[in-house]
Amino acid sequence: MNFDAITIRDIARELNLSVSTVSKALRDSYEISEKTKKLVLEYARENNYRPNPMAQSLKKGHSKSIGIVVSSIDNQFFSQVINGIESQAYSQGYNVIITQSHESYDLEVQNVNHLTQWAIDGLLISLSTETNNVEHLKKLQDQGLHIVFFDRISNVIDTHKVIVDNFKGAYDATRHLLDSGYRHIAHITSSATTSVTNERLAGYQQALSESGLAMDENYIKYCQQGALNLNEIEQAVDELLALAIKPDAIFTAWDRITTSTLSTLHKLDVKIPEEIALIGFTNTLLADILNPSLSSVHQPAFEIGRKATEMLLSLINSKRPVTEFETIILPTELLIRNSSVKPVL
Amino acid sequence: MNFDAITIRDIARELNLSVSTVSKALRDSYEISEKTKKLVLEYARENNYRPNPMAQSLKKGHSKSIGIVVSSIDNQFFSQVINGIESQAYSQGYNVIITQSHESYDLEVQNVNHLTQWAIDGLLISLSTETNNVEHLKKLQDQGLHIVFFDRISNVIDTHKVIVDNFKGAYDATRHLLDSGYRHIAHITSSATTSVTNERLAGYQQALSESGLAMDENYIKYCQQGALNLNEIEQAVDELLALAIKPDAIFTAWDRITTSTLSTLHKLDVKIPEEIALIGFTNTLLADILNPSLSSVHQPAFEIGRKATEMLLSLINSKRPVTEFETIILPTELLIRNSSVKPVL
DNA sequence: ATTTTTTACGCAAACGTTTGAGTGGTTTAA
DNA sequence: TTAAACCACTCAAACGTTTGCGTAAAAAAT
Repeated sequence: MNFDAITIRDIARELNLSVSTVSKALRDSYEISEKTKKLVLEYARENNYRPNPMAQSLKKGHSKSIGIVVSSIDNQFFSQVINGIESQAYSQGYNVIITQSHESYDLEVQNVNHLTQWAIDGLLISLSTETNNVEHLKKLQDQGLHIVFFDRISNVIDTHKVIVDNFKGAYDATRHLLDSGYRHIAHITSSATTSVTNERLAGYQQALSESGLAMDENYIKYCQQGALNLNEIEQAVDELLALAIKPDAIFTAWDRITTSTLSTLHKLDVKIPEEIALIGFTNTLLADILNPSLSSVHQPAFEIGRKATEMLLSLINSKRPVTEFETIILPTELLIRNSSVKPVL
Repeated sequence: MNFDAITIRDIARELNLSVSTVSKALRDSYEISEKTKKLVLEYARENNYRPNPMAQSLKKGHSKSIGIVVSSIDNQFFSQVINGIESQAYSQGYNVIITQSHESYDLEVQNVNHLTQWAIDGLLISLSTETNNVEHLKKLQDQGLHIVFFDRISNVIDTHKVIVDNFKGAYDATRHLLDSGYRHIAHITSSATTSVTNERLAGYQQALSESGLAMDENYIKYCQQGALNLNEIEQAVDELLALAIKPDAIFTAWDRITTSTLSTLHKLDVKIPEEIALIGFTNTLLADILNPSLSSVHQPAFEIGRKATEMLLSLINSKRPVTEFETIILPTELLIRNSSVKPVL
């Protein structure tokens, strides 16, 4: 309930005005005299009147709030993105509703439905790994919902998108490993249905082939559940270690996969980087103090969130239907630490 | 906007019934015949009618949603708590709205106000470090808002609370350091206005005095902004290292302070645990793979969230006003890793 | 002095629900 | 056979706003 019980009706009664006069005074309508406006405003302030957002949304059909769907807030990348979203949204008077899909398609659908019912004015979403069908979003977009994708985007939906240069990020990381003398570079990534996975895979592949190395499918592990399931990562690492020619380096494509791989290597007592080097996408603030310090491809997460929100709000506030959409590609940053530097012999 | 445009009115028109009949049929009222109910339900399902939550909330005065205020979701402890909250809330048909105070009193007040305007049925809150006045919450409670505190609680508000045994957690950690032979144990904590700080401080102190050691205020550093400000931690560590008798161990009281301290010690090239041992409260999943692996006091974060939500929902669903409140104290877990084991000479 | 315009406000419908009170028609009891 | 009971449904007000339209009174124009 709204506990600050005073309504526009109370004000009207108290001031001997009609409800509509009060409403219009509050909204600074030209129909109302300055004197009355002053009177109403003052009374409202003194009794700290707050308009009921439910009633307003119901009436106006929009809510000044935007919905967010991410796989998990328990992930530095996404929580940083969310901070970027919040900063931009709040500055324009919008509030945000955060939901988690936990990498589940069903939960994603459920969250999106829930959000639209709560009359969000726009949606910011990074798809779950499980999602390979975006009909639920397409339908909503057709009905007029503004959507902006970030991170894990869909190619079949035409709208604004904010991503990083996944190809280059992956290329740089792989290049770095190659330049450091590693030759058997494995790749642990997530579901092949995800945009991010493919772009990073391509960057990895390009770096390899530029060095005249063929890509070996045995060296690539797809962990469908990605962040969720540690067992999956453990199995992937086990399989890699069981290969005839063990990899001498691993490039991991996702935040959670990177740290989980490090964990797993620890458990197996694999020396890093002596036995196996490691570099991966991650935004963890702890990269410097991991053992060993973790080389990483870092994404400008806050900026992603900020930018995506800026674009979403521009869609929402646009007078005329927008048909020209833009995909913003932000640069990643290669942060070389100890986990990928070949030990001096 | 609600994009699934069909309303109860549409159903009524289509089925030649009155709006109220449809509404009652949907809510399975005894006033409606089975035949009509079936008819309505079927039509509603086929055209996937979803009630407009705004309208429902407006009418019923409650929203089936609960608000959360934490300092930052970018903190494993809180994101784990939130997962616990979600699991319990969803299972009972409630949804959650997450907000961050970023350790700011003003933001906390703003978030709480915002949430209540959105007709939340209850509030789950962990106070910001800056907060030393809970009038804003007291007032809301008096007006009928159900509040459950967790983690950082207020003693002046009488309601359900869920915390861990902070005293024992701190005591255990300090005891462990003492048992390991450390004698000059420093303590880095947050604002002294916070419940958690004082309880942990007391545990630390108790362990020291049981070992016949006096507490030395020089060894205790209060970082007002706690998690927020890395500089503050760096300064605290600098000051500790500048003491005539340098500490040989540090016990850190908060999640973010713990990892920040480790970071700082790294930067200063302090060997852990050789020069200084470290143990602290933290729920990071990366404790095992930090350098060195980080001894920690671990909190059952998921369970805290689950339990707090359970209590909040019981308040919300209680027929009669509740006057007997309970404080649940969950145990912490001491996880000893390498950062606190005295190296064998 | 009359008409026109402007000003400042009120009325009432609408947003999508819920719910108590009312109402014909059928069944049951006397 | 009539009154009482019940059934299945409709009416209309309400939740707190917003907004197009209507309208007295005052001001301006003729």
